[in-house]
Amino acid sequence: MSEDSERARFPVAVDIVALTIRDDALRVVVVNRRKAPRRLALPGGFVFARESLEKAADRKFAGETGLDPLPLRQIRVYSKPDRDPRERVITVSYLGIGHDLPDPPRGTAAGPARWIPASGVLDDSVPLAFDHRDVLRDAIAHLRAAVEDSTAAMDFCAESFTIGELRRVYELVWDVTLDARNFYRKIRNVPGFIEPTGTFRQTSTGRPAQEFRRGGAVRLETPVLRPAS
Amino acid sequence: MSEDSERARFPVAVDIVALTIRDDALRVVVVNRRKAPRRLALPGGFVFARESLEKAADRKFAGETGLDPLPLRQIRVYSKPDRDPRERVITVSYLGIGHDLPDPPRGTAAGPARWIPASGVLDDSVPLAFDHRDVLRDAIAHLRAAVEDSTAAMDFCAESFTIGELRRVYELVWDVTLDARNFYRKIRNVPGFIEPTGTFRQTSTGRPAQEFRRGGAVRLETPVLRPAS
DNA sequence: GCAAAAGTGTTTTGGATACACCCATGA
DNA sequence: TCATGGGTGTATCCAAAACACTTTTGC
Repeated sequence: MSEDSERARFPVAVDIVALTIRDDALRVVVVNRRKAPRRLALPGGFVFARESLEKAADRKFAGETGLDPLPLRQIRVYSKPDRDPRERVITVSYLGIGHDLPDPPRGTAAGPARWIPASGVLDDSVPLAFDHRDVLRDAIAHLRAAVEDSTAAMDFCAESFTIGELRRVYELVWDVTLDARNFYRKIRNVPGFIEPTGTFRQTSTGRPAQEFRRGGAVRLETPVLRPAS
Repeated sequence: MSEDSERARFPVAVDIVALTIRDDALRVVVVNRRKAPRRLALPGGFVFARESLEKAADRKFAGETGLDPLPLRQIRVYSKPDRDPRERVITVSYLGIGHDLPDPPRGTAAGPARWIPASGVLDDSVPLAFDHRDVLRDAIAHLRAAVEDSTAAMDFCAESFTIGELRRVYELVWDVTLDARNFYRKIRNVPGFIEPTGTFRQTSTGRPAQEFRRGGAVRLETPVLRPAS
């Protein structure tokens, strides 16, 4: 039997889990599908013949949300033959993280995109199309592990941020409360994680906070450990 | 523009990184390709129209190595348009782990399969076809992280094993040496990781070792931490 | 007896935790 | 003055690391 004899070709799609923190909540961008199933869905769509999956993800994210491009990282593949009832589709999910991203402009291809709390999707109070709830769940599980030993949490922050802001990121991603004082020291002692800008900023009330920017590290020598509980 | 207008279809393939420990080395199974490029390669091949990727991976692994089926877990997607010079292929990699797997039988479809040390591939002294060195590297990176907080290391062990054998798995996967005495206590204190069978076994010289089997845990509450160094 | 692996006991150390306390600001 | 978040000091706890030591086997 030739290597090619039973080879099949499949439509390949990308789904984008774009996360941000707005109004003190972890939010995901969703679009209103105008075709059946007429539900909220993650942005995504089919890959063109001559583009990479990353390109397709960038294109779909821009086209369906109207937002500026976001660095995307691959999460996993969904390939169950019946996951899209209309036709077999193989989908690769991508995760993007941004700092306090703005409301998507109206009038884009898939209808207005919106930032909705991730918690509402995870607890099923806001149903999404297809298996997009699972896709979001897997992406967030990936994120929860990633912030332990990478600088991913800072992707939620502005270029310049305070340690209190960074702490809030960890609290929202892990859904825990952290001791502010111990977090402060812990973070400052992770080699290469953050470096002070030398400036200070008034966050709300209280003493002005020192501002920091990303350090050189990408991988954290000393992981930031999520509480056991 | 319709959603379907530029939709393309792609050949989708699976590559299998099957690992075992033999002769005190971490080894990966490779096959001799009989078509160009005539190199050693990971087992793998194209997905059929009506089978899942997992099924395709099982089929290819069995067909090309002649070995018994192995539980496979998905690692990642390789989709660079030029990664196969002949044609664009989207490949999903799978990782399988087995205990001291036997030499593959001869005369299978892709020529004899062999277990070769993973180190030789990683340091480029044994070149593989396509980007299979990267695929192996990524799978091993995944494994190194996985053994920290999952029971994946025990997949390299027989149903019944000694703590010394399990320690050797960690040493080979991480390429470190561990203190046997501290490892012993550490492992015995991870809740649900292992449980004693009540039997003893003579491993080589020295005092007979207690035998253990898998405990109920899948996820380790207390991770087994890789040394910093 | 000797080497080698299994298993136990004990000390030290470094990081996580808990929390008292001071600092600097807005209201 | 008070509330609030920023930041420091410090005692406690616990697990990892280091290592001395005993046990049980093969040679």
